[in-house]
Amino acid sequence: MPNPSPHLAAPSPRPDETESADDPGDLPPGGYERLAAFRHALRRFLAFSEAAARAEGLTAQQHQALLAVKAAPPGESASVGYLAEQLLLAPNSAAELADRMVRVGLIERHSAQGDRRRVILTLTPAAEGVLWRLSAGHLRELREAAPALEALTALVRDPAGRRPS
Amino acid sequence: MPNPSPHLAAPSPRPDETESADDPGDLPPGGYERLAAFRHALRRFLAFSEAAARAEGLTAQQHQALLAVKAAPPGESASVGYLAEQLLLAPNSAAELADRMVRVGLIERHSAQGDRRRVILTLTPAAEGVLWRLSAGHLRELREAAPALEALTALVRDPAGRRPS
DNA sequence: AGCGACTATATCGGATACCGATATAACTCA
DNA sequence: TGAGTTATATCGGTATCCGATATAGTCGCT
Repeated sequence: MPNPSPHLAAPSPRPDETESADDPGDLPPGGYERLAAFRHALRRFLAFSEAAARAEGLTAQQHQALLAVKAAPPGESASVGYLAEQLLLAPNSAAELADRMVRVGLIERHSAQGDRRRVILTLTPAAEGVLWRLSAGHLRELREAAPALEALTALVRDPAGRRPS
Repeated sequence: MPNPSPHLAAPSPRPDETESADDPGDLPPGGYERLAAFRHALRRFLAFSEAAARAEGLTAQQHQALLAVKAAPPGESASVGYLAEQLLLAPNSAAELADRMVRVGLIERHSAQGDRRRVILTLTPAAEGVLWRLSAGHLRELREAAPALEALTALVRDPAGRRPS
């Protein structure tokens, strides 16, 4: 939100416009705490990932990009547009990201045969090694952290679960 | 302040089945694809969350901050430092975040009685309403998306699961 | 073939939010 | 009381995002 003046709803309780009333009462018990715990776990995982990437000299986005390019389905080779889709970025942002990654030697651009507008991205050998190490580390970490994450997703989904005390 | 250096370098080359070498080859089959799918699902959830926050006139971080402050355990009232811990931010970044949120009327600062260095953050009535709506929407979304997330975490954790093709 | 509409990527300017370094205020304890 | 510590705030710099716009290449229609 670029404008520093959000349309904050008045504290006056608006009877439901949509299906959700402004009535603070029918959130499941501990709903806030569960959501907060879930988001905290997510942030912890993302912080682990970011730290691991930085330890290899990459940003988090560069790591994600390598992974997306590497895991592109065989039918669809990884173009800039594909990268944008996978990373949920605007196409121009994906182009900039690709640019920075080419600059540090992580990927190469190849114009696609058959459609020279498209630019196919491939990992350099260095990137292959980095991505392999990061992936191994992430699988290791997830093998440890996944149970907690699963428990939290289950807890956050279940409206009748016990309080997290 | 991301996590202190994780055990990134291979800790102990076990001749057993735990991989740890820099040798590309012993990632479980489909490892890259599973990690990519997992991260993509994560990004989709985060994108949902960001869109929901923006629809209420907040940034994603502001939403997270409201949630963290609201869900602070009763014993420990939400200070700027607490916010930094929960959001995994540097303390100065948390102070800046709090600043922006005060500026748009989402939170209020109160210096703690007993220790006037600490600044306790509380939600404004407007923020309570916004957070309630966002939380209801997130619980709704998670009730739908959680199974997929759980399946992906399980898949990413299990070294013997079948390929996702 | 020619031309306009469309698609894929790139460039530019501006904005946001982070961090490190540093400053200020308040507390602790000898 | 004064040194050292803790909690928050300020400042400057930077990274990366987006919107608008520019440039190429492709498709389709007559």
